[in-house]
Amino acid sequence: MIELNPTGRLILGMLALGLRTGYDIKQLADKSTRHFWAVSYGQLYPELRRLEEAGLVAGRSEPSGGRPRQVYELTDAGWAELREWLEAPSTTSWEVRSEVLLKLFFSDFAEEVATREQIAALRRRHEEKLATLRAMDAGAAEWRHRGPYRTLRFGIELSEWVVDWCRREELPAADTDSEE
Amino acid sequence: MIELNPTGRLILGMLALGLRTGYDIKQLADKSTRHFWAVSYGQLYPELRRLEEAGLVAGRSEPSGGRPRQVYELTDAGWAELREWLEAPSTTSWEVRSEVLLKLFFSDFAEEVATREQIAALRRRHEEKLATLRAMDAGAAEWRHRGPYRTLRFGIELSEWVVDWCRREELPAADTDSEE
DNA sequence: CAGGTCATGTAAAGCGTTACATGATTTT
DNA sequence: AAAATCATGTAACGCTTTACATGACCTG
Repeated sequence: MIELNPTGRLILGMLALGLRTGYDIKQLADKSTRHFWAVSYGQLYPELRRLEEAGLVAGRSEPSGGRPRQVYELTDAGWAELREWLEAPSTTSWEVRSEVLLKLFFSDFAEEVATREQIAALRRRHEEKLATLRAMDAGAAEWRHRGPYRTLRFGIELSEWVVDWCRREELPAADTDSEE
Repeated sequence: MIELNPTGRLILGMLALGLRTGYDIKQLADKSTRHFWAVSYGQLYPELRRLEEAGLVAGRSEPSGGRPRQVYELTDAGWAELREWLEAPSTTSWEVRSEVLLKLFFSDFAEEVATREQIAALRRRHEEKLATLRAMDAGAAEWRHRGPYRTLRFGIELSEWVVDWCRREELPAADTDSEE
């Protein structure tokens, strides 16, 4: 029994979805889980070997032409481990990290225009993200798995919310004398 | 000119808000910025000294009784650095990290009940968070600074959105034959 | 006088990104 | 023939958390 780290669990899940190589996992992760869980090669390849040592995945060499390639699949122990993780209560909540919010927190010390521009830039980035996600949504009808679709919908709806919030904040501050 | 890291900038901002010791900064950060930018002592104290070496903050010993204490304040260079950062365009976007979403992504391989429970737990954690944030909101009328209030509102509204999303996802999946 | 708060700090480990390096195959 | 893609990997660095350590002061 080894202690699995988050990236290790992501790998198990990806293999369950039918992906076979480190490269494949990275490709899909960059399109999908990146929005709530990123991976890099520097983590991926060493972790695949750790998982193999632990007997959770089995790899074999399957070169495509003269190009070396390692394909992996879950072992029974790997499936069990994945399921156990998926069904265990999550201890860690949901974490947001945002430099823009930090700047907003300290915005009393900046020009108002500059702060408004920070928020506008955040909105624009989320509008771009929304466009990407919606493009994926259009092709999602034929997806075999429901999980990825649910997180995609989450991403879309959250981004919409963020864009709305930015729009509201970009308005000049309304006088608050009708309040209270 | 040293390269500032995020924690260093958080410290500059906190000193601008009038906080004086590492301990004070940690206390406030744990109540406020924690939701989008956390700090730990392991980063805080070494970074305060780095900032002092760089001439951005000035510290002096001011023991309270026999208890040693270092109080810091921003230098002119520190104020300039803070302002420059606040007004520079943010490169990094906003990042969400969520183990629950990762589990949802792979939820095709778990019992439906287990997944529903993950979401319910996420909702409960956010309901608790909401209660805390709303308690702060109640006392916010007398706050001197507007920035912290804006991020507090952000936190409240986002948490409300997350709770709503969880509620919707907790409902049994509706038949989708009216769609398309 | 016990427990909590004020206050500062360090060492080690964990996690992750970045940058670099390599080379074959496929597409244009 | 060049550019893009497939494919694998490592080393160094940076950030953050965790765990530990210490001790004075204040409150009930």
